Amino acid sequence: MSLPHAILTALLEKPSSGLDLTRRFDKSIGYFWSATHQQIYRELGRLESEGHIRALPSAQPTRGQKKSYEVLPAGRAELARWTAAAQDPKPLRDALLLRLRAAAVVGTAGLDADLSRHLDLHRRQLAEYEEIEKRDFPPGNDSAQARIQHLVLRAGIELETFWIQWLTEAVAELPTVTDPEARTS
Amino acid sequence: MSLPHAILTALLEKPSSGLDLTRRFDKSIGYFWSATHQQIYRELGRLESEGHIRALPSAQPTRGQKKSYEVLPAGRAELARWTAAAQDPKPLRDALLLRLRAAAVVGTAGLDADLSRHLDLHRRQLAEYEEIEKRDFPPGNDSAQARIQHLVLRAGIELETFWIQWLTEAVAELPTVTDPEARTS
DNA sequence: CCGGACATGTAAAGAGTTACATGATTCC
DNA sequence: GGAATCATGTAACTCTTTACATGTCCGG
Repeated sequence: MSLPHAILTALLEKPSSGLDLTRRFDKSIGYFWSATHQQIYRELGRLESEGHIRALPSAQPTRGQKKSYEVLPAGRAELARWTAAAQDPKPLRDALLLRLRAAAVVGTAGLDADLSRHLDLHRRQLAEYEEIEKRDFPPGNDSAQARIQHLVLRAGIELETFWIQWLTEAVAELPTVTDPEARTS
Repeated sequence: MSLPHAILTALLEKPSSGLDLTRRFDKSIGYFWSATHQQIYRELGRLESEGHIRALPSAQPTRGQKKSYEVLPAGRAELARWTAAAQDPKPLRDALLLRLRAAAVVGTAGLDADLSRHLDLHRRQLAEYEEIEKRDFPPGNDSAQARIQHLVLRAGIELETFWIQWLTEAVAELPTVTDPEARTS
């Protein structure tokens, strides 16, 4: 139930068309809630029919024509409601940890290469976040909005930092492991 | 595409019935790949029809009767293939971060209570993990399997530690923020 | 006027969630 | 023999992903 609220947030920050939103979901909002253009168009249709957003009157409604949306008061109220409502955290779901657990049973052959690849990807992501931090959050600006947004970005930075550290450890530890295949089968 | 492999891993560790698996997915494997009993039964049916697992011959096949499964060589091979195959990490998806971003636009009213609640939940989870670590990974045991399993558990511990630290910071920072509602609307 | 980029959409399949249904066993 | 519990399963729905379809605009 988060995608509509992600879109409302994005539209409040700046009224946009479907494609604009898609591009913004490739970065920014997408760093912690990704969505494809198919999801976005469908959700825009729903939000409009519910009276949470409306198309800006300027554009024509035909296909292939750009159509921008803005948030209506009802949409803003719904977003505020959702933001304040209690929600349980979702349990962790990570395929890499699962693969490691599987590797403990069927052997680690081939896994280390992908661990190294993930390590590299996380290093790139961290570099990107740090670039953004340097650009958008120079010391001194501590408006309310900037502080919250910086807090969110720091979560991303610290999570990537964790993965880099953990994967480094994992890569160092894995190759020395003897393949259990020989013993268990 | 991870659930069948989670089940294969669990069954290799120990042949089980659907309900046994459901219980094990409430802890252990479920700490990083959760599943409900409905998903598990459906997937057991699929895995059996594909020849990856089979019901242990002992039990009768009627409804309400316990039925245990074991992994066949084809299932083990499939699991080994999947474990070694390259997979891209899934982008972060976290509703709490999204809510914070929304709060930067519509105001933080009500959010701090839920942040505190999450903080408490993560503290409990960390305590549970540390209990497991103390019980299952006493210093000295460094078999191949134990080292990999410990590595996975440490990921959980460090992730919870991160959230506790970050949420503590967030809770400390939020209440001092002025509500943007007054300015932006 | 045609090919490519831009822009909005539809269709179908896969994965996960929620609610409900049914049979067997056990305990009183 | 009735209620509670154990155990397996169905059905319907939502969310996400992948592939495809259609229309517009612009440069050559």
